[in-house]
Amino acid sequence: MLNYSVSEENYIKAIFHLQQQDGTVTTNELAGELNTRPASVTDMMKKLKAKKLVHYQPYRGFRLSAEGSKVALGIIRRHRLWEYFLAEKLKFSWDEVHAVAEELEHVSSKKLIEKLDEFLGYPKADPHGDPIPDVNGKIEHYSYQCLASLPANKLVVVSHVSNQSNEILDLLKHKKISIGTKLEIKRRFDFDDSMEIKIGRQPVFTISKQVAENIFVKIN
Amino acid sequence: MLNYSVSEENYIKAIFHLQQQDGTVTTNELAGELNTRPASVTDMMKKLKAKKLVHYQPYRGFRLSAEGSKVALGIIRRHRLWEYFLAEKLKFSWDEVHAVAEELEHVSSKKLIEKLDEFLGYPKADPHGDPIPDVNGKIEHYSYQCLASLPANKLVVVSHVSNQSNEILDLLKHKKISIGTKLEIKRRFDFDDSMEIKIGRQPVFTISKQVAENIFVKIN
DNA sequence: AAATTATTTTAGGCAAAGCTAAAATAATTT
DNA sequence: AAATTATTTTAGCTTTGCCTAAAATAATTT
Ligand SMILES: [Mn+2]
Ligand SMILES: [Mn+2]
Ligand SMILES: [Mn+2]
Ligand SMILES: [Mn+2]
Repeated sequence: MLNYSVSEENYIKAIFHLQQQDGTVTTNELAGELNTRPASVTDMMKKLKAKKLVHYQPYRGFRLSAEGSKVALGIIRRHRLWEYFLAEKLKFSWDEVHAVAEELEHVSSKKLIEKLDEFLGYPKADPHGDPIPDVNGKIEHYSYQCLASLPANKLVVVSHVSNQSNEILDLLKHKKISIGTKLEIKRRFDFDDSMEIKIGRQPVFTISKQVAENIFVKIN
Repeated sequence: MLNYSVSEENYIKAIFHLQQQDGTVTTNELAGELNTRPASVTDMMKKLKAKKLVHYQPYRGFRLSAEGSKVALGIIRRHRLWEYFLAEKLKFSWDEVHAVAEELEHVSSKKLIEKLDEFLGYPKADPHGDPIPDVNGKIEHYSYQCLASLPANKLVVVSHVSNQSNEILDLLKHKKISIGTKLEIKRRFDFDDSMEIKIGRQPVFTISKQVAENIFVKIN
């Protein structure tokens, strides 16, 4: 497998994430995502097309080729393994891991990543609950349910948080909710869709609709 | 403290190492060290001079400024901490750590390095026995003695190996010599300056002059 | 002290990755 | 169906870091 520049890798990864939603990605979308200019995106798409990493016809948008997806999954694997390392071993807080992993993901030693994976005990998910692709780029897609969509009297395990901002981290930290936390939905209020939640034997507390919409859970 | 490009950092670090011996570094020396062309070195020296990281007068060679040395020690700190991590935690062999650390050293998060240092237990030396600068760039200079220069009947501890090639690693691994190994010099032969060495209760074995010249030890 | 050789610098270019402004194309209104 | 607006691409320029070949300077021989 060839080696790609930091810039190429950042583009490839961004396309991968954007096309999860939309299927096909537009020039403006990608420029927005990467804080760059549409003209720069067009330049890079020509290059990635020449390298057969994207399918691209002028004005028609683009998506990763099979090869491009494989490359993307490699980058995502590195990113998430480093995030796990930073959180688990170096005790970085949840919102700090991403920026550093954004740099570490580009260190291109196959052996490094395999040894790191082994050292970490082959973790399945990063600190945000996102699954870590295996050596072959295979990724497990769990079907999580959004906490906001569940009725009262359910016992669930927090598995993923879709918003990764400082602000939600701050709130979740305060409420002592993190990946793996077991929650019990005690009540739902139709007025504002807020819910009352219990963790273990601790007193019940309330979370808003906005929070519940960002928490994804496995039902126990 | 400002941020420097990967290229700038590689130049700064190379100058630091070269000037340890010579005091002042020449264009050709640095080009040789970095596998680049003299013309490229001149270009970079102009830039580093403009940034006040080197003292440089055309045709007169160059050396790091105080600020340049501080930057260099920061890079060396990162490099050696990563080498320690790779060897100690990921079980990389001695000759593999350098290449990977050469990339990792450029990841520029202050917090990452301080947390890593803490996680590793504030190691004093990298796997090759080279001292790791502290947060302030302070580096301990031990006065090691070259094994080749010592008489018979000395008990010593291997502290540094000056040659970091695959070949010497292979030999030392086979002879079970590594940093921290306690050696006893049993005999020296004037004919070829080879020496007979004992490790613990294992049988005596011989090392050549060339090997002994690359091993540096503390006398016990 | 010249002449020769070695080293270093300058001049001029190239590729990667970004930018702005203008042109081309597509999508949406009227 | 035009006209207008939005999106995308092209053209042309910039910076960084590298290169080769030629010119300048320094060091060494003769
Ligand atoms: Mn990145
Ligand atoms: Mn993540
Ligand atoms: Mn390096
Ligand atoms: Mn080392």
